[in-house]
Amino acid sequence: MISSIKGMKDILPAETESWQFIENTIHNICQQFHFKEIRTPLLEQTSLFKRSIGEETDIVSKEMYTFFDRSNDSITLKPEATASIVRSFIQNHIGEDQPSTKLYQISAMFRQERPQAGRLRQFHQYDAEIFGSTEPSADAEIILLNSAIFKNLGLTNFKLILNSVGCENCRPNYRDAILKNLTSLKNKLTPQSRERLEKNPLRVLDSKEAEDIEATKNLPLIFEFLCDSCKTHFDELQNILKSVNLNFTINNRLVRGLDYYTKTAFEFISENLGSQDALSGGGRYDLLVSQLGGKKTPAVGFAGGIERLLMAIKKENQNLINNKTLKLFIASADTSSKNIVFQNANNLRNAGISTDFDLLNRSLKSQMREADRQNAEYLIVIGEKEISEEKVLIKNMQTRTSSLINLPINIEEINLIINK
RNA sequence: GUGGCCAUAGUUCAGUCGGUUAGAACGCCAGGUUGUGGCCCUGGAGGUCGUGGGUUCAAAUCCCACUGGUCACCCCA
Repeated sequence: MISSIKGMKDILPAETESWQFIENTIHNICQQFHFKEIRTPLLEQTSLFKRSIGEETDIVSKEMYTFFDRSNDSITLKPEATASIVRSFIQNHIGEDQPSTKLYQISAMFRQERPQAGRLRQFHQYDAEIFGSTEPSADAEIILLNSAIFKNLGLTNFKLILNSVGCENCRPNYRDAILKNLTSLKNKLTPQSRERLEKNPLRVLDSKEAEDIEATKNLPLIFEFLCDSCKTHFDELQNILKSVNLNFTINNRLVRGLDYYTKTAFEFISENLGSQDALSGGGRYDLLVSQLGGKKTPAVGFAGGIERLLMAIKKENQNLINNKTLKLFIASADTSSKNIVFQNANNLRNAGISTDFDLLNRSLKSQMREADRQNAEYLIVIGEKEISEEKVLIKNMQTRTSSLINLPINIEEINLIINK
């Protein structure tokens, strides 16, 4: 038997209604916030991700699906959305005819990690980006869009964690200070953190190992090093969030795993997700557009995981998602009526009424059971008698009451019954 | 990449001090007097017990390897 690739799951009919519900909600809320959808390819040149996410990050160094195509070009399945959107933003001159641009996307992503609860190798993210604004209100809008999506999905159990990671002016100073401190503490760190010290010292702060937390507890905080511009930006962002009553906590150790962030970094976490508790994350990346060859353009964005949303929704309220029902099932009482059933079903479907009938030449009893199993709201049985009398009973499966209508079925007449 | 747990019907599982034709529930199919579902009753189909090897007169059961799943670490969405 050929099975799916490890960490890549089929989304089966029983689940697709939930997916559609989540996707529709994201589209609706993004529209309310006036973001426009952008769709970029799943495959990009490998160098795009190396240059944006950072060569030393875990994502690039050990998780990307990278291979050579038949022209011997190195290509990669996108492990995150922002790089592709920035590439498209530059390539298509999206920022040239307007000072600021708001974009969103829903797409599959790929990372070759060991699968576990809430983590797959093909997973799905929704994300949004604002280009062109240095204002804290842009950061706030991204965060509020995120929380609006959660709220409209019925989620209540989520928390916002905020930090500022500084900018090109103040972060180097902080980095030097951390580096100096950590080097003297080197012996107390875990091997992983020692390795990280060389490549990206700030990430040592993010370690969850007890040893590292103990060793680093007295390190200077980023806030002591933020320049005036970063400090003001962070304060204003907090004020905006407070003014709309969005609660948050500040965690000065929040350092995200992608190298391109500047100033604001944030995560939304849920207590219902077990080990993989991040619902979404993002921040400001004022340098990335120019790093990738575009004009210097400030930007802020976030990405969230759809699988994790689904888990969180199920944990909080499994009745949230309604099943779509079948309006009408038409059974045939004898084989000679099959064609009439087919014709009438076809007319009803063309009129927008969801209709089904038997494809297996089964007994009437079996067809009835099928109608019941499919949760059909209404039932019609057509046989020789109905055809000759040009009348047919339509039965409400729940109330078990019937009414007589004309055959062939008249759309206006049946609509009077089924739209009550 | 590292570790824990698991692998028997479509599904959830029982069955292990080794011993006849491997079971249950749910689901599926068909009937229950000739054309009306759900409940109920009766019957039926469906499994080389994850794969390969070993021990034994005898293996779903014991041993080894592999594969797959799952959870956790790491990291992240």
